[in-house]
Amino acid sequence: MNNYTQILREHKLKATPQRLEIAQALHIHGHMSIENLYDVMLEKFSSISLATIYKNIHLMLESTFIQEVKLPNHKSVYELSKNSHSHILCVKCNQIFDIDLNLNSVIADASKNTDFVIEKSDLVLSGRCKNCL
Amino acid sequence: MNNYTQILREHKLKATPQRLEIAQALHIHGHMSIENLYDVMLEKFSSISLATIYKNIHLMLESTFIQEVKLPNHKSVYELSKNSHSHILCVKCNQIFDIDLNLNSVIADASKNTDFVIEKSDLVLSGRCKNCL
DNA sequence: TTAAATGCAAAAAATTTGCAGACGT
DNA sequence: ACGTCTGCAAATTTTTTGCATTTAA
Repeated sequence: MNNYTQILREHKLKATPQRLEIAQALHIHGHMSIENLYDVMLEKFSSISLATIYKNIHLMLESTFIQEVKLPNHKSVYELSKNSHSHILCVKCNQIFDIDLNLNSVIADASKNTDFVIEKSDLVLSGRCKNCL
Repeated sequence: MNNYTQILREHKLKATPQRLEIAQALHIHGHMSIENLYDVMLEKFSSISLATIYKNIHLMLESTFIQEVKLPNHKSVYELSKNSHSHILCVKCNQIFDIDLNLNSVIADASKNTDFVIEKSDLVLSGRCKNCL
C-alpha cells in the first residue's frame, strides 16, 4: 500500500488503480488539465474513459482530495490539495508555480471594508518567468 | 449617441444595438454569466442568438472592452473593464462585489521570490457577507 | 458602398448520465 | 458479498462555425 492508497481512503475514496494514477500524475506534474490528465492516463490505461476522469475529478474535488485552479486564458487545472497557497503563471511558457504569499493584511483589509467573514482566497499572479524574459 | 457607443468605437467595435445592450446590462448588473446575459438580452431582442452573445463576448474580451472573472464553484462572469481590482464573493447568496485592495507588497514579495515580472493579479476572496452571517 | 454583425442551423467540443460487468474492501 | 467503480454508449450542455441577410458607418 503506497502513499496515496491511504490518503484516498481517508477521503472516503476507494483506491482504484485509476485513482492512484491520477494522484501520481498530479504529484509529478503538479497542475494538470482534464485533457492533459487524460493523455497521461491513456499511457497506463489504454482503455480508460474520459467519463472515468470526469467522475473521479468530481469525487476528488468533493472530498477535497484535489483542488481546482482557475487560470486566466486557460482551462482549469487540478492539483493535489495542499496548504493554502497562491499561484503564479508565466504567460509566455504557461508554466504554473505554487507560491506562498502572506495575504493576511490584504484579507484583514478586505474584511474591514466589506464586513465579510472571509473563508478563502484565490490568487493568481500572471507575468513572465525568469527564463522567458 | 450615448455613453457606450463612443467607448465601443474606441475599442474598434461597431456600436450595434445588441452590443449597446450588453454594455448596458453589464453596467446595471455588474457581473453576468453568459446565460444570465442571454436571458436579459432576450427581453430586448426576442430573436437574439446565443451565437451573437458568444461572438460579442469574444470580441469584447479581445478588445478589452470587458473582462472575464473566474470564480470558484461558479461559471465565469463578465464585467465592463475598469481599473484593476479584486473580487469578493459571498458563498451563501452568491453576490459578487468589486473591491480595491492594495496588493503592492504581495506582488513585490512574489516578484522577489520568483524573479517573475508580474503583469497582473487575479484575486477572488470568498466568504460570507454581512447579510448572510 | 462595404466591411462587419446578426441570426439561424448545423457542427463540434465538453461534460454528464445510465447501465452492465468488474473490482476494492 | 456489497456497494462502489469502470468503461462504454448515448444524451446533454456548451461553444463554435458557416452562411445568407442585414446593418453601421
